[in-house]
Amino acid sequence: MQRPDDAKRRQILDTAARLFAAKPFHEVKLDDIAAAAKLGKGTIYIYFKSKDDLYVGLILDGIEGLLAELKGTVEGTPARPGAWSVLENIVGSLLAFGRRYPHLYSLMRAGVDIKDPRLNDKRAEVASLCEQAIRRGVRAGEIADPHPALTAQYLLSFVRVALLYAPPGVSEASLRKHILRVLGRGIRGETAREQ
Amino acid sequence: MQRPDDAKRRQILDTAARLFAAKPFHEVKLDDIAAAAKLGKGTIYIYFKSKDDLYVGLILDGIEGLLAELKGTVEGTPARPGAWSVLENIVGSLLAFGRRYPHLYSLMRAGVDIKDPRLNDKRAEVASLCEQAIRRGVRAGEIADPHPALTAQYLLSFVRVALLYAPPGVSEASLRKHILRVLGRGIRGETAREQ
Amino acid sequence: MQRPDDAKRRQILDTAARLFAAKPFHEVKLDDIAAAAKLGKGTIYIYFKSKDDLYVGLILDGIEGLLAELKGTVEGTPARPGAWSVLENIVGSLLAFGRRYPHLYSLMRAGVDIKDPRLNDKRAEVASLCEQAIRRGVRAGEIADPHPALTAQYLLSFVRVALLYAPPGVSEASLRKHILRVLGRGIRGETAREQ
Amino acid sequence: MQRPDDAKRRQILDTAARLFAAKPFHEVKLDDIAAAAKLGKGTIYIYFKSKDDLYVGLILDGIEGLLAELKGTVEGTPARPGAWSVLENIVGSLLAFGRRYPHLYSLMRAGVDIKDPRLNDKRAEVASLCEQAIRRGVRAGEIADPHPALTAQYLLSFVRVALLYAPPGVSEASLRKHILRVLGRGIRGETAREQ
DNA sequence: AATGAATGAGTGTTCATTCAT
DNA sequence: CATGAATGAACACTCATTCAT
Repeated sequence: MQRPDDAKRRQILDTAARLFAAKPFHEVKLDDIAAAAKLGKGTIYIYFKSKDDLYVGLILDGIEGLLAELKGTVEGTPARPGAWSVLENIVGSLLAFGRRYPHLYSLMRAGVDIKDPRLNDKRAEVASLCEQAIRRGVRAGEIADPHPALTAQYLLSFVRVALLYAPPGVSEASLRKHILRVLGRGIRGETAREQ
Repeated sequence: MQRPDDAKRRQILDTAARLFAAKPFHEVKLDDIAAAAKLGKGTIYIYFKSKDDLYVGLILDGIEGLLAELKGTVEGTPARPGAWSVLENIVGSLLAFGRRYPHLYSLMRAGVDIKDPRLNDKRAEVASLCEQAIRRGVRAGEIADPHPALTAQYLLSFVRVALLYAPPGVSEASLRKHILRVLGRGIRGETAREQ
Repeated sequence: MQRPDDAKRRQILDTAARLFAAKPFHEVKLDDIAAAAKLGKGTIYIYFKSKDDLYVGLILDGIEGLLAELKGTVEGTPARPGAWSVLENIVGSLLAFGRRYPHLYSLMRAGVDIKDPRLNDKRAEVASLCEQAIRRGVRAGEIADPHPALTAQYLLSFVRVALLYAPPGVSEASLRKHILRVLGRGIRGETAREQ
Repeated sequence: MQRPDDAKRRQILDTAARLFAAKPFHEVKLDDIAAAAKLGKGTIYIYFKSKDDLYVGLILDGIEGLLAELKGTVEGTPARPGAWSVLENIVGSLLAFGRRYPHLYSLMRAGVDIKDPRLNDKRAEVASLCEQAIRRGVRAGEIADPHPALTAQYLLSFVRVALLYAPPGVSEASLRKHILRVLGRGIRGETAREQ
């Protein structure tokens, strides 16, 4: 609880996140949000310029949180064990974040709906962070990848796919292992031994 | 002005595909489609029950085309060279299809929007086809993958991401090579040699 | 079966009568009529200028039939027994007609919907016929009524009400008796003895 | 622009009554009502769920008003002068109400259109009130009527017809007299004396 | 004459946004 | 600041009518 201002803003943001996660943008009415947040409809317009703005704010908020976590992960990983372990931690963070805020993670994918430049910037920042990690490995001779930018996007999308399509029971650790495995050595080769 | 179905249905479908690719569903007005197709608005309602139905029909049509192409690819691949070459051809087909009908390919991704069961069924069929190809490789000892279903989804998203994020100049062949490379042996390991 | 022309016209009229009796004007679609009549929609426009025209033609047809029957009744009633027996026969004819073509009778009431002058003319003719019968009785000293025109309308509406509200089992003869009783001597007075 | 319901609802209802009286349901556009009521079109949807609902509400309102008036009349009539004077007062009330709200009175007639159960219930209530009055007279030996329910409907239609077909100049009192005369002693018999 | 595919004006309804209180 | 009643532009869908075949 911060200034009443900020508390109310959070309240709106949280409610909206919940609703936008359940239904697509155009099926969530402002009346719904106001009612669910137990606020007057007009109040929302005090904190957000428009429905679009609320939506963008929501995702921006999410990405910023993810970005902060991700930066922490990257910086917190000792340089020694090599670039690969950074990627391992990134995938772990992405998965953890996606599990914690499932709607946010799926909401922040490049959608066709809202095209706010701020969104694209932040999304690019996340992708760039992954890309840098890959490039570091390439420079260290630890990773071989002719298109790190593209691979960074693969990575992000793997996480999304894993969150979306993994059977309910599968553990986060298991998903992480699978993504890193495919990303790390591909699926071609000797018979599977693990898992 | 005579026999129904045939050409007119295609005309509507094609026009709608073009418009839905450019703008999200709710920004495409039926008047737009009718005008672009040079047809009366009512005519569309002869061929489709509703705007939603048109949209679903559109994607369904796309997936069915892809499915047919994919089946042809799989069946047309000689068993000899092994399972991997089937996957190679699948990726090639997906990419070719995605390049030819970019809107269709992106439209058919699992979205939150349309909840027509036929869509999910068809999508599942495509994924299943990929999954089977992977499983065949696993049985042959040629491929090692503990989660073929998940990997099949990665495969699909590989192509989507490649289409979406590849710099404009990159050739289809080059994308195919990159995808297959990552899928095949991952990015960890010796220094890149090609491209 | 007359000329093929006329047969088809009848076919349309009969089908329309059936449908318009079941639903109000605006809920009966021309497609329905065409389908029910097993004719092309365009064919209806060969025989009728518009939907309104069909509707008016329908009711006009009905009223004309009723009018013919009514005239026959009036002329067929010997002058001797007096004016009251003419009224008795008129009510009998109206009830019989209403029972035979229930939709037509209710359709021909002064509705708010279509205001074709031909309709009003015919309706006025029917009312006038009743009015004349009353006036004849007044002249003969057999009937006492300061407003024969109004009473004629009461009579017509009594028949409509009787058709609409009588419990299903009640016989036509019984309805006729009741209407004539109320109209003839009112309901004030000694205890009822009959029926 | 503040508290809802009250005045605004009435304002809409009154405007709608006026318009629906002038044209049939399907020729009255919601835009017309909104414009005539000097309200935004959306405002109407705050107070009524749909155009149909407004229409039904309108008639329901009317019938309820009539019902209240009628009950007052019946209860306010001293038992002494007998049942007939109750009927006299009922006819007077119906005529007065019909004259004051001509559209309402004609709107509430049993039509084929609206099939809201509430409407039929209320209509039945009005009819039942008349029927009871007749039955009371029958029990008192003051009235002779084998079908009070049907006669009650005649009563209602008397008033409707009188309102619809009476020449413009005729006074309410004169209509009342005529109706009661016909209802009371019928038109058969001695020469007219009055009017 | 007969048909039914094509048409598009017309309309009920929704919902983001505003603003008087 | 907070509210929620008021607003009206926007839009999907219908259906009487036309007209090419």
